Amino acid sequence: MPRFVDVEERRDELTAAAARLIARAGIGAATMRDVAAEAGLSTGSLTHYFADKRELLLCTFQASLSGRRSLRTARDPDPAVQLRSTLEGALPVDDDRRRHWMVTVAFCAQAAGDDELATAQRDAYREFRDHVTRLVQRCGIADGDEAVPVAERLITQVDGVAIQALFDPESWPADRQLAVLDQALGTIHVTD
Amino acid sequence: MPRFVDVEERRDELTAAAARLIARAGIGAATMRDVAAEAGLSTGSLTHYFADKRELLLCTFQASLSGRRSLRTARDPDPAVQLRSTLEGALPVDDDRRRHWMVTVAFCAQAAGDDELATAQRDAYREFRDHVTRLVQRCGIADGDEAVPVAERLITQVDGVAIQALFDPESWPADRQLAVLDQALGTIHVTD
DNA sequence: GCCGAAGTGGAACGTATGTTATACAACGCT
DNA sequence: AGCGTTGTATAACATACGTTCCACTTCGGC
Repeated sequence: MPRFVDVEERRDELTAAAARLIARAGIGAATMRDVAAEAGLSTGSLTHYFADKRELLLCTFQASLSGRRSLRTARDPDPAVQLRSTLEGALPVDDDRRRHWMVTVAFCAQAAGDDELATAQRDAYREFRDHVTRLVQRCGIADGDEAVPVAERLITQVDGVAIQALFDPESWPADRQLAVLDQALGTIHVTD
Repeated sequence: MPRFVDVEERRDELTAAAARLIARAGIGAATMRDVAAEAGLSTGSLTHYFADKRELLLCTFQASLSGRRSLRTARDPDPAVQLRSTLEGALPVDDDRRRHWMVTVAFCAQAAGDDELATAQRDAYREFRDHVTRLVQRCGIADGDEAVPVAERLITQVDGVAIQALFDPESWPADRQLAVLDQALGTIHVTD
């Protein structure tokens, strides 16, 4: 085994380059050549780490996902704080989270008619829903299966804001997005 | 003036073909040749009606939008019925509305880094928000500027459900989508 | 010290795409 | 009837893309 290169790190660099390109100029700008150049490498290296473009796109999406999941490692033991922070992570309130949403939208557009990609997208959503559901339960907002619709209501509210904020950032500054989130969390506590 | 052909009708046929293709196989499948073939024409005809692919895409999006708007022509004078029907129109509960959402997602992915497309997308959202706001006011749910956040809460809820339903239709049959809508309308009446 | 695998760059290839050009058919007008 | 305009089809064009290939470098192991 020659030439010690951290394979995972390289793959992360490449998927990060792809994510930047997608967020900046759309899915159409994420060509193999441009992604490689954005990462400061050549297409030869890119194909060395990803079999083809589909795999690059899938990995870019999943890397963006796991990047968001890693922010969940809340030091705060209070499940209410964790819940809010998890939902806040799904709002495009800064460049990082904005980039993640752009990647998600691009991925959704590509997932149409592609079963494997559509499944990956669906599973990511289900995992997120389950996570929020667990936090809702731990908060004592709702128990057992009753927590599912509560979690879904929170998620749909957050996703809806995110979609609008993505393409109308002037109408949706960060504090307004967070206000909706807090309002949603507030009505949950009141209603239940 | 020779050869009587309804230009608008032809353009509608072509944008409809593009929409079908996008919904069925993704934005990548909507090539000039395939769109023309789907409409039963040739690329020569297609370029005769649209200057380039960008214009085709923009018109496809706007045709999909106006198709949804035309459903608003509610015979029912009750603003509450109109409100519910308008919001229901934004849920992918059947093939038509599903196709519209697919076109919207594809358009969003393309609008990244393209100011004109992003503006079109943003304006469409603002128009929808204004329309829902007017209905909320007419329903007597909220007056003046207070109606705006109410309308936004309804729209974000509906959009969030739509996004999830698009890629997880098994978890989101039509009646479940409508249940969330009715629940959202219900809490609005209660809360305000 | 040399061999082979891992990594990298860069060019080459085949192809699919958007676009343009051209030839022909259909029809109104004088 | 002949002309000009509109609509349509087909082909050609240039290009940009994903992919493949090959030469070169850099190391660890025998």
